[in-house]
Amino acid sequence: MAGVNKVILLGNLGADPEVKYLEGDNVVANLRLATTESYKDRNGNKVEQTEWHDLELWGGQAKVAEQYLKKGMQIYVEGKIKTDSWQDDQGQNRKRVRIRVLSFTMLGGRQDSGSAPPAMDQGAPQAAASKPQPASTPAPDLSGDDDDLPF
Amino acid sequence: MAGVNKVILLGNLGADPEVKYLEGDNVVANLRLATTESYKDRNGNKVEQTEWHDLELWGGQAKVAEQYLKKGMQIYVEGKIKTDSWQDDQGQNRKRVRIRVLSFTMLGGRQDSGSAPPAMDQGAPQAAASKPQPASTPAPDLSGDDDDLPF
Amino acid sequence: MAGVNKVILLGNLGADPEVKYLEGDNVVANLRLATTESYKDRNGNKVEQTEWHDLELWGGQAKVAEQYLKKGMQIYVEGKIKTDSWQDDQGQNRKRVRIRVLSFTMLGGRQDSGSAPPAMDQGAPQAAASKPQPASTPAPDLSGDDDDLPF
Amino acid sequence: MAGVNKVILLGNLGADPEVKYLEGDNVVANLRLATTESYKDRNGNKVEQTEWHDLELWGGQAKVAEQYLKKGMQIYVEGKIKTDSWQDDQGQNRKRVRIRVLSFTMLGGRQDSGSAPPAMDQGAPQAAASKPQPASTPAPDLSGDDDDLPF
DNA sequence: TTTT
DNA sequence: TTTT
Repeated sequence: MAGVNKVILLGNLGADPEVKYLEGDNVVANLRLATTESYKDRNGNKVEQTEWHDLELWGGQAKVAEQYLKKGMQIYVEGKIKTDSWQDDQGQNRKRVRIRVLSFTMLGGRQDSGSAPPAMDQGAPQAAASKPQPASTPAPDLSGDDDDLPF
Repeated sequence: MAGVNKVILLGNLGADPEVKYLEGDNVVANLRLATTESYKDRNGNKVEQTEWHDLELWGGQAKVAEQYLKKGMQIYVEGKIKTDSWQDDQGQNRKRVRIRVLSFTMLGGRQDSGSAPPAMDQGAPQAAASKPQPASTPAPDLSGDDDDLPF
Repeated sequence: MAGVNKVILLGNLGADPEVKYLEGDNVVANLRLATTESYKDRNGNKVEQTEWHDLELWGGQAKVAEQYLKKGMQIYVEGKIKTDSWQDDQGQNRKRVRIRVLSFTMLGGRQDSGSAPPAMDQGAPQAAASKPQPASTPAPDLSGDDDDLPF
Repeated sequence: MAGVNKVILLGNLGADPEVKYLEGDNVVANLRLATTESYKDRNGNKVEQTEWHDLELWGGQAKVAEQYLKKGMQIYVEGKIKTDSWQDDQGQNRKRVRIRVLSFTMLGGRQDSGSAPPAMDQGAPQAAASKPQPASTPAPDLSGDDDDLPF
């Protein structure tokens, strides 16, 4: 009943988005996001530790990602953990964990640009999942087909 | 631009919800929520500290709150900080901070009940703001008028 | 640089904690946590979806978990995503995702009890990772060995 | 008991930090942070809404803020809501809400620079409250006096 | 004004 | 008072 499954990430993209257009007008984008933390070990040496996350975006969000996100960019992400399970060739149970992105925001102003798309000023920097909540994570002009999400 | 303003609270209600039905079929519920933390001070004495939060819910959520939430209950809340500003009688600038609730969940199973409403088992315990995101914070059978929110 | 990797979960334990005492006075507890969301599909039928999470707690937290957490209990958890990678027998790259718990709180008052430990009233319900931040996630009387965490 | 009071903000600083050195070697920094959301109203017009937050940082964090944060910078913040209450001259109850910052991160790479301090690459961009949790929100070389916080 |  |  009534659980909470929430992930908040802030990091840098390890590659450009991989976007697939599926049957039924669906779109999915996959991203690799690195979150790095650094701390001092007991000897006072600085240690960096990077965690890589597999992100999955659907519908209109996937399209925004395809259009604006690039390798190296810093983004803020909210989503939830999703585990896919299957059996591999040897009949072994396998699973794979992904972050299903519910909203994301590009950070840092002009860290990439060059050809800063005017469309970005019209809402693209912040994208929210289907049926945007008017007052919280408003989405741009996206008429995503998110209702068709196969989750 | 593209900011994040997110609040996560888990605590107990200090009173029953106060609900107002407004013109235009709008409903608002106000809640008082206590979040308590306890720690040991430098003398090893346990100290409890309670913070009181003013919560505000609109539309279908307000109705769910009115129906199910009671003084003493423990709830989990997601929302955002909202500040109202005005001038008082002396022309002084005043402001008041509220948490605009975007979703909440009742916790702890049967901590109140007595007449545990069957509806509760059918989705009421978790309520989300207007236009529920299908895969994240699904709302019950609420046809809220959240589009009319005057925020 | 300077990333964020944060997980917030609220759900029920699928089993009692599995606790291992390691060399060097270290303790680790593993938990299975279910977060369930329910929504209506496009036909209006209610669908429930449960995600299972592997939680990992270390040191004093593991001990608190061992002592107080039981199958079925509802808990709130904050932590971060951690991926372990290794090669399996066939030389295949494998990985496994866990949630490294940084703090947790037991919910719901007396939903289990039976032999409600008096100690629970003295701080155990809320446990934080090593070196508790005095004002935020205060831990009980735990002198955990968290400094020895092999992360 | 055992509550959660958590705030996550991502926005831009409206001014340079205001830092005060107090007796007993304490330091406090106050920041004004703007979080902006934009959405389309029912007529399809884009609306921007900015919320201003009063942030409060103590000890080593305040010093990091003083040294590195500047008006206009984009930062990510975690903290908690704190309300101060008092009586004003007319004997009226007044209160003021602040965000007590527990950790923050500077965003966006080189949005200020000019004299990008080398120290920034050595840990300053991410600062955590007293007694840093080794694996989660590691702090720089700060030996803050956070134990003396009057919270 | 809640809860433990 | 920030940012886009």
